[in-house]
Amino acid sequence: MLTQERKRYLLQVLKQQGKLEAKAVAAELGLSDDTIRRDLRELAAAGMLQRVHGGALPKSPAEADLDARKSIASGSKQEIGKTAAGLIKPDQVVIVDGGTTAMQLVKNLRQDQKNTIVTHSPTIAVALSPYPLITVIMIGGTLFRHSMVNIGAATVEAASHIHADTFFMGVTGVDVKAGLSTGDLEEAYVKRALSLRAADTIVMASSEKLQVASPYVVMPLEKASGIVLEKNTSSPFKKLMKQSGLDVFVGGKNNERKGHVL
Amino acid sequence: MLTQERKRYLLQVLKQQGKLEAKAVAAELGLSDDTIRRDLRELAAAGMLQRVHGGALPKSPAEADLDARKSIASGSKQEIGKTAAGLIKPDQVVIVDGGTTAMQLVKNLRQDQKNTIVTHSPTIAVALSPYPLITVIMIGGTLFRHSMVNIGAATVEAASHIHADTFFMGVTGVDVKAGLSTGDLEEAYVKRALSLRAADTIVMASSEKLQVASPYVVMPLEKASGIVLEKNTSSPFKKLMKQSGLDVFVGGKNNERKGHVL
DNA sequence: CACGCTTTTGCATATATTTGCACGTTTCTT
DNA sequence: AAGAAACGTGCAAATATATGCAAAAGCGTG
Repeated sequence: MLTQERKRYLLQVLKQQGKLEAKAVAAELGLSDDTIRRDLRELAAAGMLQRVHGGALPKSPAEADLDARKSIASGSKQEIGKTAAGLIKPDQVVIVDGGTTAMQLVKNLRQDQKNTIVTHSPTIAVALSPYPLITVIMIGGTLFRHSMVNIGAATVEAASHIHADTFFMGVTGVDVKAGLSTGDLEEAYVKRALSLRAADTIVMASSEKLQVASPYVVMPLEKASGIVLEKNTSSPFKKLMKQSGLDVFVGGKNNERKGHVL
Repeated sequence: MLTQERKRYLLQVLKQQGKLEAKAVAAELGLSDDTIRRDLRELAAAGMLQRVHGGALPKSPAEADLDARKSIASGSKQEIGKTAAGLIKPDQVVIVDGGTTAMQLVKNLRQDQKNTIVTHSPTIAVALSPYPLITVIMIGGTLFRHSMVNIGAATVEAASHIHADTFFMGVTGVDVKAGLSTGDLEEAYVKRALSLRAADTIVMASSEKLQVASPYVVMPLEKASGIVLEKNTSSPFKKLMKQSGLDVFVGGKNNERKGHVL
């Protein structure tokens, strides 16, 4: 690979991803870290990018073509949201939980996606409004500000009238012993109720949620059908999930569901 | 994640959310609190934000793009919203319709206002979330994008379990002969249902809605208890309203309700 | 093709930065 | 006033960086 070609590639990565990690690119191109660092140093001297410890960033934040709102999410949640969105098949009826990870799922839907999405989060409902082919059904209740979801008896009751294919659930704790857990009792009830209304429940969990037990248990791990994880989740943990009977989905791969009917 | 990238992220959070809690961000990014605190300290030293105990705030309050939308509203709707908000008494349970005028009502609530607000609009629910003392109850249903309100049988059914003091209703047509009307049949049903669940129904109508008949009738004028109008509405029209038995409220005046029990 | 020259690349070493933790202090809450 | 939470500082381990150097590859000239 030519040096100049490589430099152009670096700038392209920067524009496309909004950031660049020297070590990762070096590994990707099969070169030493030093070489990439040298390139970055030179590009920075030429004013083409801003050199930072560990890699580089666009000279001005605005220069990334990323949707500003998308980039506000930590890369990990964005990755999980994208993977989860990819699991939704045309014309399915899915329930989408509240929370930032679920929000990333919404942001990663395709404009031409045709589905019915049920949610008990007004924030998610508002975020869904730009997608013309998606029918949005809201479940009411008492608004719980902390997570911006509706909770309470009314929510559980309203959910009982729904039958969905998949429930995409966010939790704050995923642990083999403690199961799936969250920080609020009412929220746990609602998540459980929603899970019962869907043929499959798929958990979305970024790394900081793993092997953590929150105060209120939603359900044991085995009750879920699958889990979406970050690509770089440790293999032992992925294995644990599989041993609990869950399908494991990570970004990048071709995620064909097997073992469960969608 | 790169250090500088994280700092940009912190600033972005601050701009978008108007505040930042160190601990919450640390958990979200899977880093120690110390690291975030260090970042905030450095950003504060660089004058990029204001450090406060527990997190950070934008350097100048104006820098949050929060209230940006408030100023977009036409003066007339803002005026009507303010007048309507002033009619809400402490601890009342009120139903708030969807739409831009209702949004102005929300924006004009006081931070220390203590009420229960019922709404079938996810947009309104989200807008209400910054008011700590307001209990928000959402009525679910199928999202009708055009007005960002939930409609359909589920909405009407859920409404039937509510008893409120006042319903603040938006309509697209107010006419003595045609009554109160709107542009969508389902929306009309919902408005009617909500009206029946409140002791009083107060209509919010900016000048362009007056003496206009929209396709679907919500109810005759006399069924409403009051109407909020712009200050400079023609006196004959105000008189017509009074003759139909409605209390007329306009901005600036001391709006004491009389003739109807709140 | 041989030769010297330049460029590029990877390595070794020394230096700098980042990060999490421990500990004592300050600030908030009740 | 007491307890909890957040804070700053110093420190050590991990990581990233700059620099000098040498090997390898590319280049032009004769």
